[in-house]
This record gives sequence, C-alpha cells and structure tokens, in this order.
Amino acid sequence: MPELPEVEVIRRGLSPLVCEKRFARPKLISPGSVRYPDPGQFCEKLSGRKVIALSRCGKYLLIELDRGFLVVHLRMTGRLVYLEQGKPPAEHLRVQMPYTDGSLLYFSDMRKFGGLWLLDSRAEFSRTGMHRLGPDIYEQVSQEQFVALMSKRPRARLKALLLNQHFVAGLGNIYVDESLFRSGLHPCREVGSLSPEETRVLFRSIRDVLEEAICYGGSSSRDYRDALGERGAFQEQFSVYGRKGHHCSCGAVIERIVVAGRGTHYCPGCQRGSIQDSG
DNA sequence: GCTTACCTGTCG
DNA sequence: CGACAGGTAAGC
Repeated sequence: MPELPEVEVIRRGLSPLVCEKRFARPKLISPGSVRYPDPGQFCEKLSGRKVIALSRCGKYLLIELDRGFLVVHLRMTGRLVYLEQGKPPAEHLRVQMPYTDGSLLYFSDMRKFGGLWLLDSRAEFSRTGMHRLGPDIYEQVSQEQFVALMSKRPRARLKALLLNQHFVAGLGNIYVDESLFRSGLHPCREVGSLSPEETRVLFRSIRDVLEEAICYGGSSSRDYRDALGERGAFQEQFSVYGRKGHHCSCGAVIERIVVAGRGTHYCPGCQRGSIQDSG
C-alpha cells in the first residue's frame, strides 16, 4: 500500500501526537509482525522508552527513542494508527503499543507483509535492509544528482529502475506510473535513451507528484489510512493509475500492461518512445 | 531479467 | 473460480 507520500503523511500526523510520550508494555497479537528482536525482547526493550522524534527513509518510518529506534515498514496493507482512547478494531490487529498515559499506537496488517523492528542504534539498520536503501527521492536527491545517478544505469528500463529501492528510495507502483505519465515517458524506455532534458523533466514530475500527493493526504485507492484512520484523496487526481479503459485528456485510451512484474498504467497517446512502440 | 513466495482479501 | 492488489527478497 503505502509509498513515500503515505508514510510522510503518517509521520507528519503522528509526530505531534506521540513525541515525548513513553511506551508501556506492548502486546503482540501476531508475533510474526515483529521482525526483530524476538517477541520477549521486543516487549521488554520497548517498555518505558520515550519517543524523541519521527523520521522517514523511503517507505520506512523511524521512531527515534531515548534508547534506540522503532522502525516500521507497512508493505502492502500495514497501518499504523493512533488512538487517544478506546479499543482498536479487532480485525487484522497485529501489535498494540500503549503509552503510559493510556493512549495507544497500534499496527494492523491484513496481509502480514509489513513489520516492526526495534533497533539499538543506526548501525543496526542491516536488520531491516535499510542500509542498502538508495537516497530518499523526496529529501535527498537534487536534479543534477538524479541525472548523474540515471546516467550510471543506461541499460535499465525506466519503470524497473524507479521502483528499485536500492537505486532511489520511496517510489512505488502508483507514483512511478503517475510520474511517467506527467513526463510523457513510456515505462519501457531504456534509461540510456533519455536526453538530459527528459531526465530533468522526469525528476521534476516525480517531485511534483509526490508533493501534491502529500498535500492531498496520500492515495487511498484501497486500504491506506493515516495515523488517525483518515483516507487520503490523491486517488481522485490519478491520471493513469487504475484507469485502464478510461480516456486520457488527449483522447487516447489508458492501457494496462505488465512491466517489471507489476501492473503498469500509461497513455499510449502521451507516453511514446519505447522500443516496442517504434515499429 | 523473470518468476515465485510471502498472506488475505476483493472483484469480475 | 482466477486475476489482481500500494512491496520486497530470493531463486533461476
């Protein structure tokens, strides 16, 4: 589910609600959702820790504690929800993390792909795979750096490379499709076939799409909810994602193909230039 | 590269 | 019933 904008919206919403609070003893409803350390140590170590700050790296949310970090990845259907009082919905509830003041942070996840890690230090990020993450596309890459990074991977296909979190971190299926539409680039283009100007336009499109999506509170085409359980609204702004068979403003009909193993939506009128198109 | 696997649900 | 779903690692 969540890509960079959704995690950022959760971070911004949650930050003022939980900073300075202290965790009480958590309750693991599905112990498998805790990836590290083992369930006993997780509960023991999180108990009594105070929240210092929330940050984000790509699609990871980092909750900095007075000792260590609680790291969250929502994968497809994970949710991190804050409740001032009351009980969380029972369905798909995986981990309850109460604060000492009676409020509650909980992790729910229908498909159980998401997870939590409790790390002693930044040096432990190898536990999450985060140490191999590329730079955050929203915070850590300039236009010129992006052009330089792209020039090193001329043989890659555009969509596959942008989805690769080791290349740049934060983009997922929705925002890659929307960014490629805005830049007029076919998802199957070889990176090396882009002019420097096309690459700069792509970078601008990615930044604009992410910025707008954050302003709209993220995309809730299906499961996504923010930390207060609210839906985002950016799905109403989609140009191509999930719009197979609809007409683009250019008059052409949006197509769905499979690229890099993912459903890929594009406008054959606006997005030209792939090898496949040239015939 | 591509496919499979991890899970559970929705939609046609 | 099969296809598909916002992600990612692992195995040819």
